[in-house]
Formats: sequence, structure tokens, C-alpha cells
Amino acid sequence: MRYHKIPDETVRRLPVYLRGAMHLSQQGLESISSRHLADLLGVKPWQIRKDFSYFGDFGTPGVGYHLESLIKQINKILRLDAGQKAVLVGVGNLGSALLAFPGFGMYGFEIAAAFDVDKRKIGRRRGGVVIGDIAKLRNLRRRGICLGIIAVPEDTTQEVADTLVDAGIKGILNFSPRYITVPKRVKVITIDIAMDLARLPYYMPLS
Amino acid sequence: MRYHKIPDETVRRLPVYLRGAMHLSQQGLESISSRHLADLLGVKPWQIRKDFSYFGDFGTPGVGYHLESLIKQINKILRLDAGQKAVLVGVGNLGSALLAFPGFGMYGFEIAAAFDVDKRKIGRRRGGVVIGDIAKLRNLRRRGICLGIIAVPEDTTQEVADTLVDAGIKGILNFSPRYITVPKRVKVITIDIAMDLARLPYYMPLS
DNA sequence: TGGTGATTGCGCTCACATTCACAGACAACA
DNA sequence: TGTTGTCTGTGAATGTGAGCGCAATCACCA
Repeated sequence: MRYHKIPDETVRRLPVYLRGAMHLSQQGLESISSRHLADLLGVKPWQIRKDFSYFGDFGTPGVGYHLESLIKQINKILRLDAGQKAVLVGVGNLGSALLAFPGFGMYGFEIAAAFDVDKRKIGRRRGGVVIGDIAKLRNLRRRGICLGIIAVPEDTTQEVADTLVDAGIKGILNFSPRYITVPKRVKVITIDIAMDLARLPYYMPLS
Repeated sequence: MRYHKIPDETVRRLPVYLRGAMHLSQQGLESISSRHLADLLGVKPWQIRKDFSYFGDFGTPGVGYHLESLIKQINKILRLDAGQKAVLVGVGNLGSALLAFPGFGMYGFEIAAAFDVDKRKIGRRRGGVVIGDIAKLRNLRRRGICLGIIAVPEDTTQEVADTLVDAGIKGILNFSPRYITVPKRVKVITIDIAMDLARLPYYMPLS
């Protein structure tokens, strides 16, 4: 299957596997079988094997997957080995939480810049970066920043997205519930917290 | 198709449609066609029509969907019409942002209680609720709280989940990256912010 | 009341993803 | 070195959702 197109769902699961692998590696383990990794992550073993099989031979029959090389491989596939830099736009409640969020580091991410419209926030230091004026958001390309995180109110989302695209951003993580239009070359992933909560009651037993 | 099982993907999209419908309704519109709604939300028209067709006749040929009744119907399907109450566990950076988050209200959600382990936070008021001691998290059932939101550090997630289940919670929105084990009757939706960001570089053009 | 234009509802088909089962590969050990 | 048990890799089967086209339906208007 080495020459197939990788299913989107597989790509979506790769970070899950990566996290599990790093977790086990930190505990001093050398290798892990698909069955044990599956138990840890709450997925099925054959799902893991199938997913990995798209990229070639990761594992050793009779033993399992060597954690160190597995981590290295997934990092390479997801292009996390380069140490991606991100820019945050909107330092409100959510934005501040994201700046303080420790989880980005484990994937090699760094929030290298933050911007806001609020004059009172501009110039202040928050989570290691100085908040800049959103009007001066430019030349991110020169600083090697390719990712944008949008955490602004709903009505300015599109405007911010346009600015980010102009500044050379190639991928956007959008926390605003509004659909944004960008050139096809730019990938957008939207996280809508309220919407995820909204489908929870549907699945809950009636009483 | 009225007697079919509803696809999960359709349920996932219903909140999107609901938000779009509410947005348009607030602008004074009466009806919307699938084509226009699709343009607004960035989906395909036939996707909307198919999704709605699972639930019976929502629309009127030649006109479109009547917004007011559409909103009422989706709210009923997702059981949002009852006004769901949620409990937040973990009032750190993310938890605080969630308490201040205005987006829950539009779906009829209310964060009716918040808990933390930190003695310094307990007793304080944050976003309209008094932060309680997590050790005393009980009898949520009596207060009509069915939803739990977990925003605690990774290593205490399972413990908190168990506590919530014991307290009668029927659905959990989990912001921790760890897989949690719960009885089958409890529905868990996990939002892993770092993981969503982690698959972004894969899709970005190489240069 | 009958014609017209717009839009829905839905069966059909295709593409993609999950699940399964098993051949082949490897480690361990006698 | 032969044997045994374990685990991977993957083709084939099954399940699920997206895409599409069109008949049926309705508002509108002369």
C-alpha cells in the first residue's frame, strides 16, 4: 500500500499515535505492539496496523513497533520535525489560555508571535511573547512563521484570515465559529467548541 | 428515509446548520434555500438537503426552508430545547476561558457549576458561578446537570471522569488529550487542540 | 385556474474507510 | 538449528457517507 494516497482519517489519527508513542517512550519502553498501543488509545489494533502500513514498514513481526523510530517517522510525515512556528491573533480569554497552553510544545510547536487590536494589551508580555499591534501584522514569512491561530470575535474572523493569508500564512487553526474563505492552497482547520458540546445531548440517554 | 438511522456525520453537521439558521434569522430573513445556506456555511447544497431529509420534510419546494421552524426542529432533534446545564471541572487557563466563553449561550447551554482542586480558587466567583471543591462534587443529578466539561491536567483526567460518572453525568466534553474509559452509556467527545494543530503542517504546501 | 420557475426530497452510484482473516516474518529458546 | 508462539502487513469483504440528477412539489402570477 506504500504508493497509495493517504486517507484523511489516517492523517487525523497520526497525532494520536504520536502522542501515545511519546507517552510510552517517556516511561522507558522500547517497543509496543499494535494491540497494547490500541488499548492505551482506545482504538482497534488493526486500525493502527492499517494506518501505519500506508507509509511502509514501521514494525517488526513478533515484537511490535520500535518507539523511537516510530516517533521519528510520524514526526517526519506530519512535518513536525522542523519545529513549526505559529502566530496567534486575538489575545482574549481563549487566546491567553492558548499562550499558556503547554500542549503545543510536545509536537514541536512554538507560538512565536501574538497580535491584538486592543491598545491596552499591545506591548504587554504574555506567555513569553510581546503582543503586537494587529495593524502591523506583516512579514511573518521572514520570521519563518507559517501557521496562524485565530482566536478573535466572530465578526472580524474573515478580515483576520485575509490578513494572515497576505502575510504568507499557509495553515490556519480557527477557533471562531464562522466559515472563512481562503485561497485553496491554505489549509483551514476549525475548532468550534460550542458546536462540539451541542451534539453531546443527542447521544445522551433520555433519562 | 425517515426511519433510517441518522449518520454520525449528519449529527455533527446539525449544529452548523443551526448556527447558520439562527444567524440568518437574526438578520430578519424568513426563509433560506439550501443553495444559499450552503454558500454561507461552506458546504454543498445537496449535503444539506440529504441531511435534512433524514428527519422528514423541513422545507418547501420552490421556497426553501422556513428559518423559524428549522431552528425549532434542529433544537428538538439535538435536545437543546430543554436548556442543558453543564459542570466545569478545572478552572485553569482553559477553564476560565470556557467560563467566559459567550458561545455556549446560543445553543441554550449554561455552565451551572465549576470545580477545582486549588484551595486558593475555591470559593471565588468566576463568570457567574462560585468555584466549588472538587472533593464535594456530588448530586449534580438533583440540580439537573447532565453534562460535564473536563479541563484539568492530563494526569488527573481519568479520575475526574470517574467522579463525573458517579455524580450522574451523561455526557462529557473532554479537553484533555488522554483517552478516558467510561461506561458505554456515557458519551465522550474529546477536543484535543494541539492534535488538530499537529495535522495542519501535513496539508501545507512545501514552500 | 393553468402555466412557469424555483427548490426540495430521495434513489442510485461511487468513493472512501473500517473490519477481518491469514500468510509471512521475526524473536526466543531448547 | 528447528520449533513455537507472537505480531506485522495487507488483500478482500463489508459498511458508511458523499455526490449527483431528476421527478415531485409549491408559490406566484396572469
